[in-house]
Amino acid sequence: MALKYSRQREVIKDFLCTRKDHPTADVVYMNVRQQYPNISLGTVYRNLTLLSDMGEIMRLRVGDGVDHFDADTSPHNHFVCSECGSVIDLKMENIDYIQEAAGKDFSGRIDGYTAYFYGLCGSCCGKLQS
Amino acid sequence: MALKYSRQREVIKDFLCTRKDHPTADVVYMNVRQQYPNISLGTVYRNLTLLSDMGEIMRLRVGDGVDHFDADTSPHNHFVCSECGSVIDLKMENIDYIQEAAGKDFSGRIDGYTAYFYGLCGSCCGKLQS
DNA sequence: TTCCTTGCAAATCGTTTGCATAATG
DNA sequence: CATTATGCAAACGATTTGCAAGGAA
Repeated sequence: MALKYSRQREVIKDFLCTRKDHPTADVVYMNVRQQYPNISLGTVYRNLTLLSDMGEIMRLRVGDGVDHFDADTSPHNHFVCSECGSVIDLKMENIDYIQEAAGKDFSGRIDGYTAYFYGLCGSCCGKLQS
Repeated sequence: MALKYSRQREVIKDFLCTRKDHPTADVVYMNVRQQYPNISLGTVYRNLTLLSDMGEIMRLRVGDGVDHFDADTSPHNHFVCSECGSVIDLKMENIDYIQEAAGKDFSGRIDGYTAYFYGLCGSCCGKLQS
């Protein structure tokens, strides 16, 4: 299963790199179709899966039932707005220590973790001042 | 929308209380059907949703695409085995401090978080000694 | 020419929902 | 009696997959 070049994959990756709002597969599809009208949704899914398996992008399961994708693979955490659903990067101190904490009284091997924070984003917070 | 008693709901809740392995809706259905053969999958889903909305149980979206349910609503974290998929309670120190950390440089309001740890469970860890 | 990738459509999977009937308060 | 809950089956939304045709090495 040697990897071959594909224009579609390149366009998908490029699009994802321009966005920092963690789009879903469908949003990727809608946008990529503007530069590449014939692309199919299946191809988008296949390449998003391929890219995340290769570690070039990240798949985020934030708990809203839809996968989000992130071209920024550097370690960072995410916030999900309970009101508007937007997924936002958090600038915060490193919390990798929680992985140590989890491993202390555990018989298996802990390789990683995901932490998602919930609440109201800045914009929704303002609108809800009733 | 006043809540009325339902035998089915009671049986579902009772079953969930006997398990500490965080079963999926389907597993709940399979098991509850042994005591209550006519129950439907839809009813199981409806009641699991109802119970978790009431805060009597927790819905866990561990990232495997299937919802898991937990009768233990006390704050604790979970581990998911990448090999066998089992979901295990973690006995670890409180890490709520990460919520403070996340809020420090954030303009919205953070109400909570979920943290899932990944790796190999004790059992799979042993089996994979190649 | 080999075999990876695509487009398309059909299939799958978990979950939700509409509706007529049954059970609760 | 008013209203909520059920069983059943159909509907749904996100994602995956089979297949024949197209494109890269």
